[in-house]
Order: sequence, then structure tokens, then C-alpha cells
Amino acid sequence: MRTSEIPDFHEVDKKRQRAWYGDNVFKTPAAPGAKKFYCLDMFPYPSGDGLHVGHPLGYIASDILCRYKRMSGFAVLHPMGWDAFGLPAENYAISTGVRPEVTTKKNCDNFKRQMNILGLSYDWDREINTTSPDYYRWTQWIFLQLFNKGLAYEATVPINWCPKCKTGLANEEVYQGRCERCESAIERKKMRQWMLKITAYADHLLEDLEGLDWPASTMHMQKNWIGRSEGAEIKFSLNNSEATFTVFTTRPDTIYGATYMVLSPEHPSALKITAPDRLSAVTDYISASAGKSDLERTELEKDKTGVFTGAYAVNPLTGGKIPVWIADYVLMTYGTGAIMAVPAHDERDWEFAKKYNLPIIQVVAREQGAAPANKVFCEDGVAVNSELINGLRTPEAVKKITAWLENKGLGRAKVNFKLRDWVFSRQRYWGEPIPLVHCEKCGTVPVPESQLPVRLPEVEKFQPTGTGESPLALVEDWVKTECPKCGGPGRRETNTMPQWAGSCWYYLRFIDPKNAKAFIDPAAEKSWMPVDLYIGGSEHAVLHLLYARFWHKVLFDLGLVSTKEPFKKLVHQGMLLSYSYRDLKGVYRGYDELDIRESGMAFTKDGEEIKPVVEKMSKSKKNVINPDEIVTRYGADAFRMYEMFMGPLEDSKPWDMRGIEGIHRFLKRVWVWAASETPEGGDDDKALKLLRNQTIAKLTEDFENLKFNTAVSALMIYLNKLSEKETRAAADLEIFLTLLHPLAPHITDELWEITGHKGSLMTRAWPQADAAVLSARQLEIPVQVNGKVKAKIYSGENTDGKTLEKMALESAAAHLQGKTVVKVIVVPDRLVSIVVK
RNA sequence: GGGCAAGUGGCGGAACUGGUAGACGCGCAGGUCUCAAAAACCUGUGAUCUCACGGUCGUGAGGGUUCGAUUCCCUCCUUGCCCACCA
Repeated sequence: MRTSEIPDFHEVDKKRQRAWYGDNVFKTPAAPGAKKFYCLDMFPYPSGDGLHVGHPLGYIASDILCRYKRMSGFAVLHPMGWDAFGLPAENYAISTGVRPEVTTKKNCDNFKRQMNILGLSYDWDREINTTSPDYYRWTQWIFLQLFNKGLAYEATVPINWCPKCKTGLANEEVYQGRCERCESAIERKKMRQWMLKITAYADHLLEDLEGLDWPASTMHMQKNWIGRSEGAEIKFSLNNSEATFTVFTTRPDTIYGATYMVLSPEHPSALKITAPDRLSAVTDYISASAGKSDLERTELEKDKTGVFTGAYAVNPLTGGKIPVWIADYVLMTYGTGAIMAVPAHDERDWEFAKKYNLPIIQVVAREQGAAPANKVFCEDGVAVNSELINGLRTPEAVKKITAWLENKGLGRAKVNFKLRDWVFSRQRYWGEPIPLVHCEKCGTVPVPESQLPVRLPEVEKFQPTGTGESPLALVEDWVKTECPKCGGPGRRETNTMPQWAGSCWYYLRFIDPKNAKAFIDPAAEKSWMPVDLYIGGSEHAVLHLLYARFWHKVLFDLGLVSTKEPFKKLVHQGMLLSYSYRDLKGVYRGYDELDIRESGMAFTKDGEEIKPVVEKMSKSKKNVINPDEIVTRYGADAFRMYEMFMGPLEDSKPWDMRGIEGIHRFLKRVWVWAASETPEGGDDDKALKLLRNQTIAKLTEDFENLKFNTAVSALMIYLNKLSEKETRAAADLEIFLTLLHPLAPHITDELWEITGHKGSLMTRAWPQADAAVLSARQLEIPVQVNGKVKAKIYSGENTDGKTLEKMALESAAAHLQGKTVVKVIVVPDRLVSIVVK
């Protein structure tokens, strides 16, 4: 049957999807060989709300690229799975009693359905789920590798505690002093925790960023988070006791300007060094700051407080007495928890010194002999008032002082990092159990590999205990076990792993998802790694992307993976925004409660007029667009293409219903053009032949660079030209449908069949542009006179400059009358610029 | 406060390495078809002056380099994101 009558595109979708998924045409080739392409989407947490139109943006982009790569002869690995441990399912269980695995299953099925109606070409044979015991068995196994290497340790330290989620959090999960998830103010709580020694990899994590094809901003964020800084540790003694303490500074050259010292309130020596008559003041200050949350401490940022201890340190260079203070602007978690304060050359110290009337001594000048500064000067300069280093530029001064201190045994060069060890345990139910047993005799003993996985027990109560213990602690018959070492009584570790654990290595499991003997087969790992392209949101810039790199490097050092880095190229898709409406009372109104006009203005039932605001899509703003409805109405291809046509993949941009209408119109025109009975045309139209080859070249380039918006527009230009003609060349039909296929796979496959072809276009080779046709084109070269285009000349490619100049002068002759040509600039193949007087 | 990114028609956006600014789409206007409407198709569409030919202005603002600047440099403004006492 051949008809140009336009079908219901959603019905076409269903028909093509039955064929694809039925035959599993997306199955990953067994042995990838040299031309492999591992394209990974960040796997989602399957929430109960399902996908909104913003989620698939990255999935569509990667899908287009995978289809294009398959057509270009690559073996493609394009998998999908579920990062399904986490709080929402557990909180849902607390309020309803429905077990998390039940909700998780339901949500995964819904996500998968929503992905499949878009025609995403995942190899579902490789689907994984982090909550499946077959999967988390190996998450636990990798944890044990870290444990055995000494990279996992127990510590009782003050951690970030979220009072609402009732669990400890990693530093990376705290956003501006608040819980990243629920926005509660974070409290400090001293608890026994499992920690991972990510700091042991600080250097590698920093250095290896260099070789990656990642967005610069993401690399910056990781660099800042790791926060390497070079300086020195300097030991100070006190004038009234034997005690000493050490400070860290990046500017040892300013030591002559150190007019006071500060210890953090948590510093272990704080009370020890305090003079008896200052004890009560100091004690009060310490307990006051202990009661403050981090949020309170930072909110009072500008107003620094502190208390004098009555003790004096000795400046090792001058022998001078320096008062020692306690102040909470010095953090115990960085450096040594103590500083030498140099108010003349540090803004914070300057502020503090002004407030407490402490002396300010300038020891660095911008230039030799510059007038004394009356404000803080933090840049490099020349040392002054500093006997040993006077006249030296800052870098030399730093070196000399450090060497002098080292010589005397009073200090050493030191590199410090902002990165802290990873608080890895959570006091919650729905996570991987940490596979360890506590035994009175043997201490902490790893669960033997043969006994993995340590399964999550079924419980009645999911409610966090709030005591700092996980709900698992209440499951006495699960907790009670045998010590794997001595056989005596043991108790299981009841903390669980954080949400990030499963995603630290999932990209490896996709390569060998069903392996029951190992987390991955080494040969398979070698053949697919690294991930060639990783697409996902930028919100993971310092969470998942740092944690996964850390685990990967540990596995690399253990000889278990072959690459230093897991993700070669990284791209962040932008956020989809949409129009939201808020009435005079500030209440968000949904689209169904409003009368929305063409202009975008809306009216409530009471006649109140509301202007739209472009905002992030969210349920609370009632501006969520559901992809299911769009797909039912316009078909998956229009949806896919519109999302790509909206703008650059990385940009945030607003969803506009009128935009998708335009794409729908385009696809209908494609249908009419391809499906109509049109006389077969010859292939002698030179202009068309050129355009055809230009389009091939453009699409190839754009796909390689993930510039899908301009790829779509190139196809529109091609179709506009094709539609003008009374005839249709076979070459155009085939090439147009082939080029369009990655973007609109359903309609193109259907048209392929209707026009008498067999099989899916996906199995067809990607076309090659004919270089001879491209270079044989006539160029239109503008001729400028004093910067304005006055004429055009036409020539073939690579015409020599002299000829072009001559042609240009002739063509612009009318504009040169009575003037003197001062200069002629010829840019071959581009333009000729004539300067006249 | 610091760092990064970005500001182009009524709107989303395009523009190679400094070389015809506004591709493509939306919207809008006019037209064809229709009893009418929708759909579809055709034409036009940065501002401004001009009957017209054509000219002038124009990529957040102001300067600079250049034959030529959305693109490079300086100053400033605005927006977004990230970090936020890291010594």
C-alpha cells in the first residue's frame, strides 16, 4: 500500500517498536573490536512521579548518537538500568507500609515503559538494578576490596547530621549548610562512622582530570572541591609551657607579620594552653560555638568572634611574643586547625584584628620602596620588615623561609587539600548492608566472599531509630551472627551504604551484567572500557562523578580494571524549563485551572490576569509537561526532534508547545514528500546534488559534535528544496530518510518499508559525502568597499588571489569612480575587501 | 565576597579559525483554497528614512585593536550556575 495520507504517528511508533524490541535489534555485539562506542546515560533513580519531558533530553541525544554510530559501523554498547536505593522509596514505606522493593519494581517498570515509547535503543538484556542482590553482592565485594586495602575505616568523628532524614551525610551532600535532599539545616554530631579514604587519592583525582574531555566548568568544580594548596607547616612553642602547636600557612613568608595566633574551638590543645584566669571565658566560648550549626557559623560570616587564651606563642624568627586566641573562623577540619594570623596580608585576619585591636604589621609591599599600605594586601609582592628575606619577591621569600624552618626542625613544606574523607555509612534501611561483622575477639571481620551478598532483611519498621542507629539494628536475628573468623558470636554492621555506592561502578557491570563469578570479566572490561561518551546532569559534578572516579582508581590500582579514568568524554544536558503561573497570592496555578491565551498571558476563572514566568519544571510549580501526552498526540519522533531542535544540548531552555507543532508539521511534510506517488527524477540537478552532499557532510559533522539543533535545521533546508521539485530522485529519497533516521527512527523506518525497501534503516550504512561534488561548487564571494558589501563575484574553489582581486575591482567599478584604491585584501574563497579614499 | 558561563529580532535560536549578522523554526501580516473555519500551500517579516532606486542604524553599555569585530582586548551593567571564613 502506498499512500500519502498521513497516519497517526503514535500508531506508527507502536508498530515499529514491536518490531525492534521483538527482535532485540539493539542487542550489543559480542566482540566489539577496534571500532567500539560505549555510550552511557546516567541511570536514573526511578521516582514515583515518572519522567517529565526534561529527563529524556540526554537520553534522546545519546540515542541519536548511538543509532548514527551503529550506522557508521561501530559496535555500540548502550545500556540502561536503575539506581534504585535511596530515601524516597524508604520514606514511602514508612508512611504506607509498602515495602521499598515493591514501589521500586513498579517505578522501574513505568520508567522503562516511558523510555520505550520514545524508541530509545537500549539493549535491555543488560538492564541492571542496584537493589538486586545479584548486583549489590558485587557492590559489597568492591567495598571489601577497599576495606582490605585499608581504604575503609571506622572513626568516631563529628559528621553532618540531617535531623529530618535522620542520617549522617557526606560533605558533598551538604549544600550551603543544608541537606541537599530535604534542605534541613545540618547539625554537627559526633558518631561512629564508616569512612572511605578518598583523600589518599586526592592527587590522582586532581592530576588525571587533565586528560579528560569534560566540560571545563565541571573540571573546575572538581579541582576546587579537591582544593589543593601548597604551603608550610610551622611549629610554634609557647612561652609559659612545654606545649607546642602547628599551623598551616600558604604564606610562610609573612611570618614576621604574624601578630596573633588562632586555634579552632575544637582544637585539642585549646584548653590545655589556656591561662587559668582565662579558663572560664574560653570554656564559655568553646561551648557556645559547639552549639552553633555550620549554617549559623557561616551566616554570621562577617561578624567574627574570638576569645584570648592568655597564652603567648614565640615567633621562631624574632623570638617575639604572639598572643594566642580561640576563634571559630578557624576550622578544625582544614590544615591543622590552627593558624598564624597576619592581618596586614589576609582579609579575615585584618577584620579580626580591627575588631579586637590587635597590631597590624606590614611585611609585604607591592613594590620595593612603596609607601606603607593602609589596607589589606593579599597579593604577591616584595618582603619588607622581614630581616631574613627583605627585598625578596614572594615566591623566593616563601622558599627561603621554608628552608630555614626545615633546617631548624621547626617546619616543612606541606600540601593541603580541602577534600575530606568520605563519610560512607547511613543510618537508614534502604541501602546496601555493609558486609562486616563485629566480633569481641577478632574485632571487625569482613564477610567472606562466598557468603555475599549480605541480604537486606525484611523488616516491619522502616522508621529510622533517630538514635544514630539504622533500623537494621532492631532486627535482632539478622544482627546476631557467627564471626566468620573464629565462629564465636558476632554482630553484623547495621549501617548501610549511601545512595552513591551502586553508581560508583555500574558502568562496569553493564559490560558483563550477568557474571556470577566476578564483578566483571577482565577481557570484556578491556574490550569496552573506557566509556566513550557519558551524558548526564551537571548536578553530579562533585558527587557521583568524584566518587566513581575514586572507586575506579582503586580498582585500577588493584589491577581489576585497565583504565585510569572511567569516563573519557562527558556532556551535561541542559535543564528544560517551562512556563509557570503564580496568582496574586503567590500560589502556583496549573495549566488546567487557567485560560491560557496565544500571547502566553493567562486568566483565572475569576478573571485575574497572570503573566507567565519561565522556571525549572517541578511538581510544586505545577508546570510539569508529561511526555506520555506529547507522544500520544504527536508521536515519539516529533518529541525527539523537538527536544533536539530547541537549542544546544547543554543549554537550559523553555518548553514551548508551539515549537513542537512546527516539528510535527515538518514530519508531516516528510511523509507527504516521501509517500506520494511522484515521478522518478533523474539525478542531473547540479544544485540539488550539491545540497544533498552538503547535507550529508553537515549531518555527519553535527552528529559527531552533538549539535543536533543545527542538524535538524539542515534537514529542513534539504526538504524545502526537495519539495519544490516535481520529481524525486531515488538517491534523495534514500539519503534523506537515512539521514533523518537517527532523529526520527519510527517514521523513517515506516516510510522505508512503504517505499519498497526492506529492513530497518538502522542497518543501512551512513552515507558518505562526495568530496568532488563539494569542491566543484561555485562560490559567491562578497566584495566590500570600505567595509560594506557592494558587489558579489562568482568563482570556483581555490581561485587565486590575483584573479579574485581583478574580478572584484571590475564588479565594484561603479563604487570606485573618482576614488583612489588604497588597499585590496583578498581572503581566498571568502571575500575581497577594497579600501578607498 | 570569590570563580565560571552567558547576554543577538516579538520568541527559541544560527553564524567556520576575525570575513555578507539574524540560517532554521515559532509567531505575526497578506494571499490561495473554502459558504465559513481549521488544515494545507504561497508571499512578506531586525529598526528606520524613501513612492522607488537606495541609504542609515543595529549582536547588554562605553571605549580600543583591525581594511573588517557577535567573535579579540579593557571598563562597566545584567542574568544564571558553582563555591562560600579552606589560612
